[in-house]
Amino acid sequence: MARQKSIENRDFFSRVYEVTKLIPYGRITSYGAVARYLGSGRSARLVGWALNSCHSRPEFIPAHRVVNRKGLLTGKRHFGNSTTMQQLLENEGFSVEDDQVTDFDEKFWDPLKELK
DNA sequence: ATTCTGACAGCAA
DNA sequence: TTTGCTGCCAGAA
Repeated sequence: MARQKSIENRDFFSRVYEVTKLIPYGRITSYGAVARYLGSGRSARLVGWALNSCHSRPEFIPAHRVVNRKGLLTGKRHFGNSTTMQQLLENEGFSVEDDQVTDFDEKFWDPLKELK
């Protein structure tokens, strides 16, 4: 029997990557939302920690579409330059101001609702 | 094996 | 109101 039914079988890190990759272009989500989708709503830190290892992944992880609850680009410093993340977001149509996505509430993408 | 950290989130003062 | 502390889970040293 194929055990690879869904991301639930994968490791926590892989799950984060899977969900992150599922984020549509032009959309954005928060660490907490992803954490809740994974089952542990309070493990938002793990999401960030997992994305920290996304650099070790051969695939591209749109980690720039994942920001904190306030829409703040808390992880921009992990993109090499502090402006890379903002540039990527603006390139997708987001309005970033002072390291914060002003359209966060408008373009918020909740995996719980979209992927339920 | 134990301890600390970490791209968050929620609650308390 | 803002600021700070704790809790959460998993990986790395």
